[in-house]
Amino acid sequence: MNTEIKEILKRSQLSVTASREKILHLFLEEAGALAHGDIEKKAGEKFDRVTVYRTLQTFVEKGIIHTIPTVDNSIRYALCKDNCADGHHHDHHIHFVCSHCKNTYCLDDIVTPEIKLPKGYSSAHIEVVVEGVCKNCN
Amino acid sequence: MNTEIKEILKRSQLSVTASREKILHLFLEEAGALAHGDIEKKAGEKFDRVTVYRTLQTFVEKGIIHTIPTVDNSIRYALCKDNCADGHHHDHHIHFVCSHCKNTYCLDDIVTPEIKLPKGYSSAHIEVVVEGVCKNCN
DNA sequence: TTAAAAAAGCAACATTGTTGCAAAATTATT
DNA sequence: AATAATTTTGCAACAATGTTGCTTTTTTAA
Repeated sequence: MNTEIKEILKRSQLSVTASREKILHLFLEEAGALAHGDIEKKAGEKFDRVTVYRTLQTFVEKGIIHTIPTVDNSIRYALCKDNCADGHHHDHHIHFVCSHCKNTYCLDDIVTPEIKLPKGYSSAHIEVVVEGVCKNCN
Repeated sequence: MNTEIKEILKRSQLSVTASREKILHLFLEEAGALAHGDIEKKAGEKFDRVTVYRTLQTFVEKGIIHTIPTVDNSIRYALCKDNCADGHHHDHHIHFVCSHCKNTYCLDDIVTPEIKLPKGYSSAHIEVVVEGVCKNCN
């Protein structure tokens, strides 16, 4: 399969396997974020559910993908644009959920704003999720 | 039980039942947000799981509580400070998740910032979740 | 090519959430 | 205050989602 994919895996010190290649490929060709279920469907039911779970977990740990908070109960994953150090995602972009097409996008160029917290609170990380209508649906 | 609780329920045109009183009571005495599981435990296993699910759903619809997005896969609920119209939550505060005590708080006085979106995107709602260390743990 | 290490697949299980329906409780009506 | 109508509860059964241990297979290193 694609050489780029193999390189991403090797750079993260992961052995190159069919499922990892396939799943990473799905993220690379997909503009939006993917939930576990999406991946199972798109992968063409080749892989065991457990393998998908473990692969996603590994990718998050290695900083290849990151999770996106949602109001409904589905974890969504998207590619990290820059390489994140193992487990330390230094992405500070915001996320956009389209209420029409239901896709979730990373808006990589929009940086999370600073938030003034009340006294006594210290901030380590800020997540911003904007809901609305996306470019394609507008 | 408490008269305030009965009034909140009646104001929302809900019949007053033991489970609704109990669950609403839990929210009123709890500073932070509650997940479905928390409620089942704190309620003293008196109520059926299904009843808890349905009660939470009803409370959200009636604008008594609102959901909070999380990075992990747990929906959390918190009281709406002002009365929200049925299904239309007009809260614009941010949420704070303490990485130490794991509690989630509504910071009612901190309003969500404006976000400049790329061309073609329109925003309907903004969610901000800050992760850090809270007042009590600092 | 072979040995060691890592990952995949399988089975079984745990948790979480949903639906339909009968029994019980609440509310509205007389 | 008693009854009828409505709503809610609890139960059972099910569906979806996520987890764990272990064996087989694949990948990597020697």
